[in-house]
Amino acid sequence: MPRTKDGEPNPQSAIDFSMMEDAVGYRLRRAQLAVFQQFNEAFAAKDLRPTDFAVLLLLSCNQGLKQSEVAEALGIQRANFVAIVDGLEEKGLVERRKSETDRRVQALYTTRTGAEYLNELMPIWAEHEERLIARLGGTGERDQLIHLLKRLCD
Amino acid sequence: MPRTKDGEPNPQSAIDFSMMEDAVGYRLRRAQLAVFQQFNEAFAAKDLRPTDFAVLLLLSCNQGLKQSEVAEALGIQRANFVAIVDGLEEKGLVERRKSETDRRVQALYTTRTGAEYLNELMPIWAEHEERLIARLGGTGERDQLIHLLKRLCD
DNA sequence: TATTGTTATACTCTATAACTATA
DNA sequence: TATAGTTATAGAGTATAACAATA
Repeated sequence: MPRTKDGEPNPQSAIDFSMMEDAVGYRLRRAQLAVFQQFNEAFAAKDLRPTDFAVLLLLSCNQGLKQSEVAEALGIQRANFVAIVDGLEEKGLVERRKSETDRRVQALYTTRTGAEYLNELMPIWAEHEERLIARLGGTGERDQLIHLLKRLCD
Repeated sequence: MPRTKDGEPNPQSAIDFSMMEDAVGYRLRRAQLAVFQQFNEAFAAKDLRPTDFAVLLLLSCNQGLKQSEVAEALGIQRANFVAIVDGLEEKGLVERRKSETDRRVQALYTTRTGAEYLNELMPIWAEHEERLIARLGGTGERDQLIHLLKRLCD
């Protein structure tokens, strides 16, 4: 027997959640999961993860960055970044070119296909951000949130 | 040859990060990782993960909750929650008791040891939250952040 | 010697299906 | 039939060490 017909919490045994409610870390995690899920739903037809999108976006404004520079900028360890670039390269969206001046480094570029693909992605992303802004209550609230989140990272 | 002597970004080839800077999802993820890392550093001596702490905290105010109720409240699938309770039970912090009225359910309780352990954890947690409040600029900013994060989750 | 990219590996977290015992 | 807990398993994500090529 379900507690209520549609699975809502039963008020008779409501959980005291007051401690967790305002825990910064807990709230951050729940919000991040919700936003990433919304991102994945918006990009479902595009078969692209948040990280893939971030790499494309970053490279589009910074052609020729070192592989390790992109990894560090996104907070990904260089060992784990290899497979991400592999995937983007297999899709033809990104290209590795050995640097002429330092044969150790792989310089990364978006391909023509990658640039066109990003052009298709941008309106989806803009709409995604607009939906978040609407939830937050407006661009002022969004700016406030970004400001506070940056403070947590130093 | 490193780009600068202490690994700081080289201004000559500074990355244009303007796109990512204010992406809500990206900022949320970086902030969440930073806060969880700080949590883990604060609790390093206690060998306790954020989730373990949340379970203890939740049970301390809600003795006898069903295992699946705790899992759902914390956004963890019941299948994955089994190992978490196993760990807490092996440490003697939490106890499973089969419900008398419904033999299917495991009611969860903090043990005496668990309650005492939580008493030791609370000041560490309070200090952790205080550090976050300081970073944010005060309790007003913390409340503002929590308010905005809740909106993102509905 | 130090750095870049790479491979291998292990560990955590998460998602899904299927089983059991109860209802 | 449906639910609570469990098991097994596969897929991500993450962390570390070591290696080859190059500086």
